[in-house]
Amino acid sequence: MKVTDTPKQAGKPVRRRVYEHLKMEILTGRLSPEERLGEEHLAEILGVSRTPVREALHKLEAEGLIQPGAKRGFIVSGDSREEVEDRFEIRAVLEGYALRVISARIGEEHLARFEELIDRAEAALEANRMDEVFDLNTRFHDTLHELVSDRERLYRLIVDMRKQVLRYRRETLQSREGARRTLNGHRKIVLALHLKDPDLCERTMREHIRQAKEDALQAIMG
Amino acid sequence: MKVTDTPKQAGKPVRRRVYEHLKMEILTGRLSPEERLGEEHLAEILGVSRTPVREALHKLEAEGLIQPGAKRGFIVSGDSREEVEDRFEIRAVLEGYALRVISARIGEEHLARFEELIDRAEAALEANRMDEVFDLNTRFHDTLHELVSDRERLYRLIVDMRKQVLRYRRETLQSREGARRTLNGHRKIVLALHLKDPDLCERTMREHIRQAKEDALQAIMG
DNA sequence: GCGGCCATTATTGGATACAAAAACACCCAG
DNA sequence: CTGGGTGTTTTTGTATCCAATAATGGCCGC
Repeated sequence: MKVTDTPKQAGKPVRRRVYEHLKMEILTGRLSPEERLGEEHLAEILGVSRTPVREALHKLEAEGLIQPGAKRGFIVSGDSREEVEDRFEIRAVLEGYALRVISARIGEEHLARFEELIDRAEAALEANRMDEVFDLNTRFHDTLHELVSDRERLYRLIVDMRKQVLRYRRETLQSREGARRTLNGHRKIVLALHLKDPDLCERTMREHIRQAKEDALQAIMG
Repeated sequence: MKVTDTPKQAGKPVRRRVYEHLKMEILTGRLSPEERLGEEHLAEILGVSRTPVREALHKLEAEGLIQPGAKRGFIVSGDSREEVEDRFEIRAVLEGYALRVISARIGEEHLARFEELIDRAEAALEANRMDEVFDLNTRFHDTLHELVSDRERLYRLIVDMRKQVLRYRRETLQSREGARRTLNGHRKIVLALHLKDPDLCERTMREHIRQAKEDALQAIMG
């Protein structure tokens, strides 16, 4: 289980490998909010010393993925309904604003690119290749947000928040209806961009992400 | 210069003291974006070992207050016009949304409290006690945001962003016109809350913070 | 048998030591 | 004088060690 086992990670600083490893474990849900994350324990499992583990844990804490536990050590931040809602709402607000900004600077060539992504996702949906749908949808948002990568802090916040809800999205999009709704949302977004109406853009994106929130809540809870 | 010199800080973990110390130095501008922040160097100055210094630096990096420098070590993140604008814009968006949320849950007793804070600030302004004005304005926002402290992530983001622009605010509010505008903004906010109009609340807060942005830009640049 | 208190133990925080990597400076060849 | 390469120095990364502190469990008095 040594974190150095995967060859592609060789060379990178240990702390980073530990960090990425833990992050993945958390985001994919392999590490549940119940487990206590002890430095020594983790260090042993991963075959490294406590130092890089500590730094990784602190970084994860700063990102809000883990919290100081009731006793000692850390625990994975919960997914209470409130937590999940909070994260999606923040996404809605930030990405809504981002789309407003984007609407002011986007050109036809980009719009065409977005439409292509949606078309391909739609095709994949017809063919029932859900993984591809998921992938294309992710790329849709990624490409969109690239357009505000010069607004460093805004960009980082958005990327961060999206990662934090990743684990909830995957399940949602497995369902055809969920995927359908998502694609419709994307169509509306592109339309709003076409119209270059900032207010409409912001509203549309908010609605889109709120829809995603509802789907996610459905999937997780009952 | 040992960080332990200030008696009030005794007892707290060293890493935290180092962190807060550095943060203060940065936010107040005593640490300029030119200086290289070397671990050993800082450790020596503060009279502690490198370990807590590193952790503090990593945390500051996560918050975006410092960045990896061109050579080694860190440097304080710059305040280019774009950086400053970016931060204020994010504040505007987040706090605008927060006010929307607040408008749905606030009661008369709170509103009265806010009006009192504004009245006192206005009095202080007449008496030319600018420090007090600054203080009361800060408390206005603090008290406001307390109302969404249950929305953990949102709350943390807001508090963080506000701290990051603190250094720009102080100067602004020294000018009577700036303080005047700020107070007017606060009045409008309370009014919007009274009306319990979510859209208006969000818009008003955005405008308020954008005004603050303009003032700050004036103060810093030419 | 129950609750509070102290001893014990597990776990984290901080300092130090050592290894690796990056920046630097110097020298030599062209 | 310039560019490349190598040895030196500085700085960062990781491991280990010791100290402080919080959790645990047992003991005693009630």
